Amino acid sequence: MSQEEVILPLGDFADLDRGGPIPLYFQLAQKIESAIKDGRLAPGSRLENEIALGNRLSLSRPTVRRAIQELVDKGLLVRRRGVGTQVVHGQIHRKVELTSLHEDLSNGGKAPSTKVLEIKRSNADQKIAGHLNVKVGSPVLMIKRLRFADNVPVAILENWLPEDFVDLADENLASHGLYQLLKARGVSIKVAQQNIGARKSNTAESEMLNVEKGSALLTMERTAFDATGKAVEWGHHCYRPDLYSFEVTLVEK
Amino acid sequence: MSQEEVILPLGDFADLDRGGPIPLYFQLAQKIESAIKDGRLAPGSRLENEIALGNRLSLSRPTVRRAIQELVDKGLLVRRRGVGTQVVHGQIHRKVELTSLHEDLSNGGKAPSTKVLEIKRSNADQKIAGHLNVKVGSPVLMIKRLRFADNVPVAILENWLPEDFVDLADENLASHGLYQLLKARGVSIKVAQQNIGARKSNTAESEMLNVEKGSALLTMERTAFDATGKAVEWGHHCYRPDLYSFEVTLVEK
DNA sequence: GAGTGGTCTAGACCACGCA
DNA sequence: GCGTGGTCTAGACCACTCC
Repeated sequence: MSQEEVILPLGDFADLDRGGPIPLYFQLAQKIESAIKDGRLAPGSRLENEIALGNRLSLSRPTVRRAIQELVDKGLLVRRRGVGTQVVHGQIHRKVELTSLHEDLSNGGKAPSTKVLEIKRSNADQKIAGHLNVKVGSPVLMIKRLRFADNVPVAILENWLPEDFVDLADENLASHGLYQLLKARGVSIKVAQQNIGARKSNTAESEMLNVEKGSALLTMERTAFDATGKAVEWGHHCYRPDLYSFEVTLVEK
Repeated sequence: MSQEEVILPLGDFADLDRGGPIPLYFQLAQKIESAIKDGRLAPGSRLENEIALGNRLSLSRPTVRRAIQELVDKGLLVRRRGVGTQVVHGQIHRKVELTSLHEDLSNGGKAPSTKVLEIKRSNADQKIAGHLNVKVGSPVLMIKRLRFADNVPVAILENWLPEDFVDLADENLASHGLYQLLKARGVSIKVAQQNIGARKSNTAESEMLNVEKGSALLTMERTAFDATGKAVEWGHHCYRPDLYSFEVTLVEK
């Protein structure tokens, strides 16, 4: 048996909420995803084809396709023309998302907390102005924070925000993530460009992160853009690599 | 003028190759992308709406939507219901792709070369078997390479491949990337899960990478899957952080 | 040749943001 | 109220893979 056996996702895909606010393709994608995660769809098994699945659920083919495409984009499924759709082998990691460190830690079962080290209103120098796409000299807010997970220092976060946010209240920063605060002001991050690297820690960093001087740090630089495409945040962070790493899932298009 | 001006992508979008093998949505996406990159579509400017664009090019709306969605996924455009589609501010980095280090260096204008340090056929221990999703004791191939860019050592690469590839010829590895060799055998990587971290270098690594002992290294662990969802490669790499870093673009869905 | 996913059309209705 | 993107339908033809 060189061919993987064909397993059909049976039964309970029929209960779709057609009137509700949740898109049908999304509901279907969730159902298939949970079937994969709890083993009802085994790694390597083939899915029912798009048309049959659509007929069975009374969905049009584009809707079924879109549901499947979501999972292909997440790296859970693989499709081949003329062959079919299969579940990817190997245990599935959590998907890549645009999250802040604050959320990452919460989701990981750690209790995040934050100490605001510095918060300063100033004017953009050339570097900051370039990253935020604002004029040199325009007002910006600099925030420097130390992030803890279960009371252990994990990361030093330095962020700059443009003019619109220079009045961000520092007391909120201690209890909420930066992205949470921005969201509360109606700003949601849509796109972020990150660059991940490494370097040695200096004296100050070593003390703050409670590591030896000269130990390796994981670093990240990021520019984040809102729904209008404007840069709303630029920052560089450094992390204790024994406590934090970046997970990425890549999908060939 | 609080509102960004509306700029329409003019003229030269009309020359679509309808009979050819390149999908229409892809051709349109490329045209829009190049218009963004060379400045004909300014950052922050609004695109023509989907329907008008479709009419003008004699394309159906789903086709136009798909072209735009490609660019949204790449982080070049941002869409808002009820408002429109806008170009993201800020200079555009290259998109994230599933590439090997070999290609990365080539694309970056560096000349990649490789020294094969070790190549060994053995049997999977528990760790390797787990990563590759094969039985403990099944044949695997271990490859250890040193990768140079312009004759400067950049990375140490250690990879394990399952049974099907234990006969990979080592002479090819010196001149080609691993993914190139796999592709030549009809295996294309579709999904990869990576974990990026940092740590200090040990003595052997320091000598090979020509850095001080105990300096910071950027590390990456990866499992790669082919079109059938099978794991075809697991490896851990370490990079000189002054010569290499990871770029990632994240898009909120 | 049969079966699969890949692309494309031409409509429809809805939800949201804004004036 | 109007214009936008978001979702959905019901078809069609094609390209590729496998037998």
